[in-house]
Amino acid sequence: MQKQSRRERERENRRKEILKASWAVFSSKDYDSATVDEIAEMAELSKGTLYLYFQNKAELFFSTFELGVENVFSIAQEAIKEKPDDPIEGIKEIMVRLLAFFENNTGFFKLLSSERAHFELKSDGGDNLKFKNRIRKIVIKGMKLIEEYIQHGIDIGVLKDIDAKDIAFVLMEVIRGFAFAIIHNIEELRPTGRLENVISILLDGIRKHNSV
Amino acid sequence: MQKQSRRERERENRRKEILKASWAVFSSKDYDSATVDEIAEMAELSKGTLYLYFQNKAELFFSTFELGVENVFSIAQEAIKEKPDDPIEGIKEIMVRLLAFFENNTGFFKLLSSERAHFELKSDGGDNLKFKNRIRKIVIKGMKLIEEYIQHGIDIGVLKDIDAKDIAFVLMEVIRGFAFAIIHNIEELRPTGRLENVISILLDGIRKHNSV
Amino acid sequence: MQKQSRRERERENRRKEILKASWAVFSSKDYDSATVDEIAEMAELSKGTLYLYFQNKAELFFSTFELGVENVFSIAQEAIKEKPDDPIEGIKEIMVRLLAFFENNTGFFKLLSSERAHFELKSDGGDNLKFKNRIRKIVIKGMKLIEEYIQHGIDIGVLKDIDAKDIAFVLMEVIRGFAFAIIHNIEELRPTGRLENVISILLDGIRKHNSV
Amino acid sequence: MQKQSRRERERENRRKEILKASWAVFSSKDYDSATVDEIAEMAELSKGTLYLYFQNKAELFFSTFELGVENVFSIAQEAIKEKPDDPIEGIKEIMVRLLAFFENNTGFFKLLSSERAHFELKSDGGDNLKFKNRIRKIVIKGMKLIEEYIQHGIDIGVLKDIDAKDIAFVLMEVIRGFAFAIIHNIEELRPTGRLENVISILLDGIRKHNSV
DNA sequence: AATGAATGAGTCTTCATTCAT
DNA sequence: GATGAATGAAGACTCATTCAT
Repeated sequence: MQKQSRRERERENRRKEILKASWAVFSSKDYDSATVDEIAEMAELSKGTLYLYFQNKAELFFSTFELGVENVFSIAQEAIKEKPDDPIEGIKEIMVRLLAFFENNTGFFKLLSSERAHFELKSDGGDNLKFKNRIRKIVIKGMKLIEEYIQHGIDIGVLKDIDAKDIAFVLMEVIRGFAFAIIHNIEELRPTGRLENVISILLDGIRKHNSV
Repeated sequence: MQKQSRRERERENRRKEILKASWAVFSSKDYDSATVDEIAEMAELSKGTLYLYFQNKAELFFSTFELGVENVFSIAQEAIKEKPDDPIEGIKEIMVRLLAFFENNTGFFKLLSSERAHFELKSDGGDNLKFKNRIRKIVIKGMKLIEEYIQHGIDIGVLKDIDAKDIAFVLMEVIRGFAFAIIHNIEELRPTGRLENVISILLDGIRKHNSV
Repeated sequence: MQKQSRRERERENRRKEILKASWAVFSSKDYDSATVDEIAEMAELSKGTLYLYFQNKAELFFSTFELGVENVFSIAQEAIKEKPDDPIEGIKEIMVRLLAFFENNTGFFKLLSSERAHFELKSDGGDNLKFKNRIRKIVIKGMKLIEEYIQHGIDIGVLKDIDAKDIAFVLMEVIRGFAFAIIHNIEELRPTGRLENVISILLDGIRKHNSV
Repeated sequence: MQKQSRRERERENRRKEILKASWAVFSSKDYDSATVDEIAEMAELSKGTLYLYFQNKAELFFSTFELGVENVFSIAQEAIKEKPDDPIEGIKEIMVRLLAFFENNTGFFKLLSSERAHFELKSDGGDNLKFKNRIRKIVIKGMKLIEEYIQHGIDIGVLKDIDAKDIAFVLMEVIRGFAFAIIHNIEELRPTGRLENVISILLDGIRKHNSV
């Protein structure tokens, strides 16, 4: 048993090495443009070996993607842990950290943005579906985490009593959009770059209340 | 002149027919998964004929994409025209109309979401770059339109005095995100579906002002 | 009849215009790389019109080729006419003139050198064969002309009594080879460039040494 | 090391097998008419495999061509070795052997004759250029060999003191032309077929007449 | 367990030729 | 006679996956 356990650990390590290479490659190009050869070369392994750890290119892709999604939510989780009872500051913290992560992993961000990534890859009803469901679960779990944090903010009277799921959703979309603008760096489209503006829009809205 | 004019009109019509087929195909699958053969078949033309109207698959793709982007902004423009001096209602109108458009063109929405679509397709520095710039211009022009509308709202004292570009940006991202959630119809992730909630978040923010 | 004759003349002129364009195009690229479109464009005619004058690309090619071969032999003929009774000088003249022609028409020379040109183009036993036979006749007639000139030289005791056909043959091959070397201008392979050397090799081989 | 050596040997053998098929196909038709599929079929390998050994069709072609050129010169070299100090007989030997080679490889001879083969194939400035330079070097080296042999003949007083490069050049051209005539077997154009005549033309041109 | 040689299906693109106007 | 839009066959090349060693 001890021996098998060591074998498993080795197998796990090898898998991680491959995923690292896979991350690098899929972050640098399309799913179709990326080749298994390239990943094998980057992992300093033969192509055949990759197939001992992943059944095919799609699993390689989804596992990489999964890893990234896990990262995203664990970053959010850390931010939350730091400000468990101050959702306003906690939300700011989530935004700042995730934007930093995306800026440091622009390739992965593009991957994440890609429609293909989002549950579209040839839904052959077969294995892809299995992979997608795995990712779906991670996303759901992650979103629930944020939702609960928002709900806590509502409960303690810091946030407005709007459906927490809707708020969580808008929060993540705004982050995603902001990262997109920064990363693609389109001068004319880019928000002013002041994260504060975006945060303030989210927190206080855009409508002017004359009566206040 | 009359004759040439007819020929030109015919050419233009043919082009539109092809674009229609192209729209249908690219809306149903990836750039790489879509084949020129399929587009030709759908257009009920021979493959060779397509190449008389578009220099290659990439131009076919970008022209289709361009068309869609133009549609998006012209829809926004119409909404604005309807409520020139009531930005609050106008913004709601933009959201409602664009969401309807995306729901009726889910394929195109996916296309639009895809990162590849956004300026990434193998930047060969050659023709692709040319196409991208064409699209970039359309997007910039469209965003400016919305920005000016927002600015007008600020000027007449209906909207808060936050940078208009930032507001326009958040607005579009929220719409994009909302459409995404609806279209992918992920039960657990989907916002409650009440557009009002999202609109209200955008308009009034999520922070509760106790003092009010 | 008069009218038809004019029509025929016009047709002939048009044919020549096309052949001129064809010459230019086939001189600048391979048979396969050259396109009918390109010839049509150069002739400032529509593609369809070309097919009214030549049944297909092959005929276009062979007719062009034929024209060139005729030129080659008519140049030789002119040289001969100038020195009817001095084959030594006449041979020099042929060499000088042909080399000049090839240097001024390097494209055509390459065409001529090409194996395809030499009776190889997909001997489909059909029309190509017909074209080839037309060219073959021209070549035979041209070579006979030179042969007779050589024979005359033998008869008047200026040239050695070797089979005139063999001499004519070697003469033309040496010219061809020399032109090749000049045109491809390969420093290390190029003969010294002194035509005199080559001429002297040839002549001293065929000139009768009376004193011996 | 032993193992790697075996692998390398196997690779080399496979390459040779492919080249053999390539030789057969390119000898039977144009560059453009020949298809990679056909070569693969003849080699009894899949198309993909060919691409493991040659980067593209052009390399396949040039490598085949290169092989043939090497053959030509190694045949000349053998002839020279046999008669190191008798250039007259040596030259005859070269002629006889090369003509035999060409008659046994008429397809390759046509290939060799083709202008395209000679440095013309779409000079894309890229890889083709590289291939061409490789061939150029072989030709230059081969010609130098013959040139030196001729020079030796001059030095020992058997051949006239004409530039050795010019003589070597004429020699090869005459062989080429003779082979051409034989292979294309054009009754009316064919030299009498008596090699002796051609040899004598050449020799009496270059043989020093001591008595004169 | 690891390798990497071999496979062959899949797709864009070109272009000679035709024919309705 | 002239046009040029339409056709569709043909071919180079790529790459995920397998399997004998």
